[in-house]
Amino acid sequence: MVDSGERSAGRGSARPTLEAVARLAGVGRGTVSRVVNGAPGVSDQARAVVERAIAELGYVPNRAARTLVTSRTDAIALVIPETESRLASEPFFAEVIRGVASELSDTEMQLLLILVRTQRERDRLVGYLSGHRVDGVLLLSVHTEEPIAELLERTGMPAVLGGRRSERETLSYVDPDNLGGARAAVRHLAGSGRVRIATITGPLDMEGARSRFEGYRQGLAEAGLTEVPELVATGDFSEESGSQAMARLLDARPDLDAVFAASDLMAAGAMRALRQAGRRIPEDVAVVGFDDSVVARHTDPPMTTVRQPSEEMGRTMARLLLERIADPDSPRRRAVLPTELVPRASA
Amino acid sequence: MVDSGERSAGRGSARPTLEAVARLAGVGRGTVSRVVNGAPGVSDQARAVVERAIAELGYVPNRAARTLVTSRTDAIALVIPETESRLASEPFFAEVIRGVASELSDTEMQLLLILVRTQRERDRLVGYLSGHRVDGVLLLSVHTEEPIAELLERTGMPAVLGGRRSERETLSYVDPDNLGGARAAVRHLAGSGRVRIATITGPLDMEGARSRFEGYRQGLAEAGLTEVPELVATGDFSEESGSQAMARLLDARPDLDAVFAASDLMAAGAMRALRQAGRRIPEDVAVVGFDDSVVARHTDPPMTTVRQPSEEMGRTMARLLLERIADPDSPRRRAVLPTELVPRASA
DNA sequence: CAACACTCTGGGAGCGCTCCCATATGCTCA
DNA sequence: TGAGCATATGGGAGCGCTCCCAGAGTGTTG
Repeated sequence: MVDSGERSAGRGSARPTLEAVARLAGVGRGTVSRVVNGAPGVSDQARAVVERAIAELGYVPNRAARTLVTSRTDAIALVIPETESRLASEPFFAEVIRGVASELSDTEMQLLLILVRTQRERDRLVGYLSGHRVDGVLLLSVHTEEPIAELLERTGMPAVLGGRRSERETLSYVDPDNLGGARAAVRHLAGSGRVRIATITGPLDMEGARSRFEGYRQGLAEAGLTEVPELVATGDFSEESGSQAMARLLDARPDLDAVFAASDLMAAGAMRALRQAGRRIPEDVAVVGFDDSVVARHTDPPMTTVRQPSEEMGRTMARLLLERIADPDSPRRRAVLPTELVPRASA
Repeated sequence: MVDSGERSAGRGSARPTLEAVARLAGVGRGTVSRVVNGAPGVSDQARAVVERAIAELGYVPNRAARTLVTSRTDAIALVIPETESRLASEPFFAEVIRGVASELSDTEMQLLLILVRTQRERDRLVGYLSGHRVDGVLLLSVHTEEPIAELLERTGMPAVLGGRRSERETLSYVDPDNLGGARAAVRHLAGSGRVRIATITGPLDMEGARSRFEGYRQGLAEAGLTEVPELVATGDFSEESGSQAMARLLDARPDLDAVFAASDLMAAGAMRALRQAGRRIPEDVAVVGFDDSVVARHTDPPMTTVRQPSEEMGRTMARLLLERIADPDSPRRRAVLPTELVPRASA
């Protein structure tokens, strides 16, 4: 970086402005602005001069000044309401974050991360979003009654959900094929001769959990097995809830021979409960989880599970959002990404 | 939100400005600005009138305009150079993020998340930071030769590292007590009668890995055990590297009776290699990991490990950074947070 | 050669805010 | 009573940029 003497006087290390570039290049501000923004209508000659001046001064546009006049912020928010503090235990979130970040990485867009835990933080967020401080919002882990989603819907601000609130979600969303994945899991269990297949569902106020449950039922139906109420227990995606649910299931139907849990963590809990009850896995009871998180590889035995493309979800969410920001009138989009059974030793 | 008719004409749903608030309240812009920023020198009466007007109009300050004049951005960046794509497998990162976010949550500061994977992204980041687009930087997972850290040092921009580049780190940092934790691990092993204690170190271009190794050596010395070169192998924190290192160690010293791995993931890999070699854990070989990540709870047997206070690290990092931003002349700070041995079944 | 249509270019206006200075107001004290 | 001071207030200037329009320059056509 050349010391050009062209610095604005006084303030010392002040950053060069558009104006300074224009002066050095001997052109007007308009031309420099056009070059910086890649706008048409600039002669090659002028462009070259300006580019040289920019390089010489090490000019970087002032984003605040630009935002002030365009009222675009070039930032999007990734909102994670993690009431259940799943951020840490579920690599899912980290993978989605990575996907979003990588999709944004050759964009001017900044990624703002907003974790919402308490009601107070939720209130603050509402003020924040109505303050137009971002161009769009990605919202993860949505429950059926998610006030933030409702706000987004009301304000019409560009937004994409990770997951959906119900089958007839009105906002754009990206969702893994929960139903298909669960069906595949059950099919796998039935295919290996299991006939009393239980399930541990997630919290049923989340559409993801409901879809997995529905997939379980369809899978049973396909296999010609009938659904038995005592073979269904509900957890909250946590390991502990999985092991409690498993205990209840064993109590109700000691003769069950397989269980499909709607998350790896619950499946891990279930495996612990099974072992405590003296069942061998998979000989006595086969277990399938959902997520393909790290724990699935480290349980004993390694867990058969359903992989969801988390990073791809993040990427797709970001892409849809950028699309929507670029053209706010573009229609809402829905994307359902395929899931895949990962056979390991537990089933 | 009351429809006040006070809207600026034409544009429709334009947001109210400071000016509009001032008009409605019948005061000058200066007074409104003082109220909004909690500055002194406003009469209670004026304050009340202004506050009412703000509420009535639903006024939210325009951050870009403020940034333009103050040249504070009210944003900090959390930079995660994750060349080894550890983000997903190491809950550590997620926990730190959460700590940072929670410390920031009752601040006006925004958290920008920047993941750096490729060299290109690194270059972009440098431009980004020199563009003064954030008030400060948190940098995670630093290697000894980290160009970003060097840039931060050169520019004098407020920054706090998570970890440190060397023992005599010149930037502010927050570090877990790696040395103490490793020592405790070895002490634990020696205390249960192990005498041929091996270690699997992390990549030695990271101070964290070096400190853990040093702790191992001190632990041995304390226990009156001598260090044996064949009992030391190096990994890269990954599971695979742990299992390879373990294989090498077994090869060199089949009679080893304990191993301390510098990460849980490597410890998990080591356990797999040990089992493949027909060793029982902990009867034949005791294993201690480091991190207390989720995998530690799911290995077979559950892993004894050293807990590092990740979330607390994030919180502390954020706190130090805010301090530094508020007073750029405040001295560099160093914080070393305690680690703690978590005894489980593997040792 | 005039009339017109382009393409480029410069720079005024203004985005919404903070900073700061001039001024007004209300006291206290000699 | 008036000087002197602290406190409160209004509003001009200006942050760095984009938008937009007027005008210069260059062809093209009848």
